[in-house]
Amino acid sequence: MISVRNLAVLRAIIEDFIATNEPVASKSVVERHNFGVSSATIRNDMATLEEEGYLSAPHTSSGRIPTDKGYRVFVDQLIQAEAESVEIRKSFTELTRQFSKTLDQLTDLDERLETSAQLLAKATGEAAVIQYPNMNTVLVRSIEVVRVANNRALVLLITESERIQQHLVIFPADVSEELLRLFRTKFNAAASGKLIDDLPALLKPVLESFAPADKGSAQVFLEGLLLLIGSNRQDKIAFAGATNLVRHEDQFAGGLPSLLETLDQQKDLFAFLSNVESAKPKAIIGSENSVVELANSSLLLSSYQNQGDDLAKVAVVGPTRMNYSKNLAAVLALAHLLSNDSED
Amino acid sequence: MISVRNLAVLRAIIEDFIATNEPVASKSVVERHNFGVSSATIRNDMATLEEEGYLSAPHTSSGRIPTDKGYRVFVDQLIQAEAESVEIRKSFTELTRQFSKTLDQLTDLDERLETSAQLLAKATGEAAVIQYPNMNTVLVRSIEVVRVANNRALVLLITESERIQQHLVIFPADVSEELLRLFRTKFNAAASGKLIDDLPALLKPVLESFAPADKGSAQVFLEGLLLLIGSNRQDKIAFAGATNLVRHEDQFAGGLPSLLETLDQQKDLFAFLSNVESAKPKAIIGSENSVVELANSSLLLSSYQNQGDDLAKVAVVGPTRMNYSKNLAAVLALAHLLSNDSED
DNA sequence: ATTGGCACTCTAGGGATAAGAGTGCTAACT
DNA sequence: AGTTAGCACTCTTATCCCTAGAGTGCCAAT
Repeated sequence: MISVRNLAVLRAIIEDFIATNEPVASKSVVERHNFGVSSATIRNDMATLEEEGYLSAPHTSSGRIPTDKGYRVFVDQLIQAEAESVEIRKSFTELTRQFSKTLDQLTDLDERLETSAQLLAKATGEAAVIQYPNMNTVLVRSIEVVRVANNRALVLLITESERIQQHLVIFPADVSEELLRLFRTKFNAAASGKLIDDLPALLKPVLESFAPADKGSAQVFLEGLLLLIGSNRQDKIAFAGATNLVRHEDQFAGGLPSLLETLDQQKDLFAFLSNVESAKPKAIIGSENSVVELANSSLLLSSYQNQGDDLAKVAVVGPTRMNYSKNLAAVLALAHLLSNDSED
Repeated sequence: MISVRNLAVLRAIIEDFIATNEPVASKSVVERHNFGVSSATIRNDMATLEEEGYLSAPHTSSGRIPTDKGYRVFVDQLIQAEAESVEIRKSFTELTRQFSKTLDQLTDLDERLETSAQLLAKATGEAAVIQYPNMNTVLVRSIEVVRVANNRALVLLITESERIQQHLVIFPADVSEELLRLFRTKFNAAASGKLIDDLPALLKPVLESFAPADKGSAQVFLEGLLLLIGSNRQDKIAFAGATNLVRHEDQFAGGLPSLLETLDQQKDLFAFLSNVESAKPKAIIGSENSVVELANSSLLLSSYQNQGDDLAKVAVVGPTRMNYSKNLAAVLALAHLLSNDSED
């Protein structure tokens, strides 16, 4: 059976392994930690932990390295004790301060999330993924038009969560200010206060109300709007820090190139994040991962929720041997900031 | 002296070296190319080329690899003969077709350049850098405002080159539709038709014309505008494909991590691109490069010019041993597309 | 339950050696 | 003059062997 000290030893070994990236020997455990027992005792503990599958030895006479199962209990402890850990709390507040200094100035969603990913990647030294919120359940505040040239206009879609999207439409013919105003009022009447999700069905009939001469332009206008709506439904992620993974190259058994390729194919990654339910922070460690290329990597993720938007995920991707406690603090700090849209 | 066949041999060796990444032996030259002479003759040529500094041998009894000087004459030939090379022309038209399929749909500048960088990185298998055009010499068409909430509005700056930038401003107090309209007309009167560069000086006086109660909001509005203007002057680049460099990791003697860090520091890179004058395509090979970290890399670059905008650069970054002919075609194709703003 | 002691195992590193690839040079040939 | 066959010479790379050292596992003692 697993004793209390057993777990403490496991923890010590994992910490040392994360720090040194070398198999941990019984002797070095006694040296670096104060268990008050001899190396022989630690050896016994290590044997037990290996039997139970928490550790493994690269070869008969070598130190031990954690298995995925070993990381599992380590990380579970970490996440559970997160609120009480002085170390994590301190790191959390420090990072929150640091992140917000940059993020508070950014109002545009794309810019905000892109920068967030970069900050997270920088803070953790790993790669960072941030899922865009899904706006299906958000209400439309208004549709606006800005004339840019005789045959061009910017179409804006503004939601109640104050997200602003725009798209430049190019009309088949020149369009008067009056006509643009007409577009605006008619489409606004149909869309304002409605669910983003319901917009396509609501907007199409509006087309019929235009004079034949204007129908072509109205059609183009509508297409621009639908494109904006579509790009909300389309799953999108912000990604940064791929180059950080180069530093841990040797950790990725499957080969770094294939891992990077996988990460480039955002879709899979996104699908994966979506499947993780629960708003709580969570870790997915090595082989727990369903994607083969990620078998030597861990994901550390949490959720954020901006106003009416759906839950979305913030994640760090790195080698199984990553600094979970530091990275957990960073993920939590960022998720916290993205949840409080504290710009006013 | 350097004979015609000498140069042909140099060319053959460079091509083989690019293809295989192994020092090229005299025997393999005879095998792969039809010089109609024996390997001993090739050996003589190789000795001459080495004396002249175009080739070097990793060790006494090994094949030859090109020096930077060797690449230089090779690439110069390539660039000079570019217009006549069937191979390059074919690749050029194919890539143009392929790029434009994606790019034609994109109207937003950021999106366009970001996507361009990705396309270029993908086509070449290297990293891609695209410099944003500098808009100092461009005329302002108009300033627009869109009300988003009682105390928020989107400020838009539209130039004659049809670039649209926007920024969300948050007013210290609620602002009426009328006031926003007033902002628009007053600032427009001052800015419309003027040089971007002159805007700060022209706009500041406008502030004085507002009633004291509105001055605070007008100030915020102006700050938003100045921010947009500033972000034009600020040098910016689009970058993509850093992960591609992982594939050639061994080529970068200084270590890939330091190279990637250098590339992350966009500023330096930009300064470098700016210093390269001339609109013609150009290569900067290995040690010709002033930045130490790029000593084992080559840049292949060309310029594009969108309407009134200043000249800006498109570049590929890769190991000295890159496929210059393929990459030249890609750079030219992209520069061509970015120059013809052919969306209508 | 813990510990000192010791045999045992496996790795990492350092010659030593052999095979192979490739050149440089000379002498002959056209 | 330029080209070529031939051969000695050089340098790399792989393989094998060996040893030192790190670390464990287990036993007998506490």
